[in-house]
Amino acid sequence: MKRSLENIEYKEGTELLARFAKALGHPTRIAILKHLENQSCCFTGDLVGIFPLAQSTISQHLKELKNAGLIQGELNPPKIKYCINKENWEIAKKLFTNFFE
Amino acid sequence: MKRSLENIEYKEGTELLARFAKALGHPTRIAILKHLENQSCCFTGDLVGIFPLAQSTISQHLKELKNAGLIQGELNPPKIKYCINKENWEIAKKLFTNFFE
DNA sequence: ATGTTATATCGCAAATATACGATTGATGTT
DNA sequence: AACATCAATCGTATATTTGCGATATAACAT
Repeated sequence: MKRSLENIEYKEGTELLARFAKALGHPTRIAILKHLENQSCCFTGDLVGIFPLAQSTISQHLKELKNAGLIQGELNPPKIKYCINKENWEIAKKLFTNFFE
Repeated sequence: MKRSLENIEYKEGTELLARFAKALGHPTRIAILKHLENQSCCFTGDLVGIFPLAQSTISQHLKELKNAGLIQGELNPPKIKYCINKENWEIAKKLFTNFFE
């Protein structure tokens, strides 16, 4: 992405909302989050079984959701249990709710 | 984006939500929409004045918002007046609200 | 120590996204 | 008709995303 001479400054809420939205901007990631909302938690392996995607691809989607702060991983050896990050989930919820008024 | 042999089928709401989210996944587009919410409507030129981005870049962002159905353009020669697409805005609002419970 | 299991990361290819300047197109004015 | 104005599109460069298979890592079991 080519950028202007310097990065544009947006309000903090704008940047944050865009970051959350970007993480939600792929149907697989929406589906993963919906699954997590139902199940409350799940393992990477569960998702690999659900979606016709390679394990590495699922792992990458989980990484992005984690980077955006929407989920968090708990060690549960030898598996890793992923759950919604409730704190940030609330923040995202508020930002979107506010945005749509 | 390389794809599996065939495209994955998601529920309609999932695809739609992802499409809206993707459109919201850039701070400039969030800022444009916020501006439209305040002003109710505006011209491309107004935005070119507000953001330190080329006219063509703004136009491209508007195109994406239009493709996602979030805004619509009215002819108002020689300008084009952009407004929120209220019908789809409501749909997006409901999808996001539902998603976050 | 070796093996098993579950997940993450690497390296690659292809597709998309972001940005720009230049050009085109559409409309109204002289 | 010629010109001015505004916005869209084209062509291009670069960055990021998406996907895969292969490999690495981490933890437990044998």
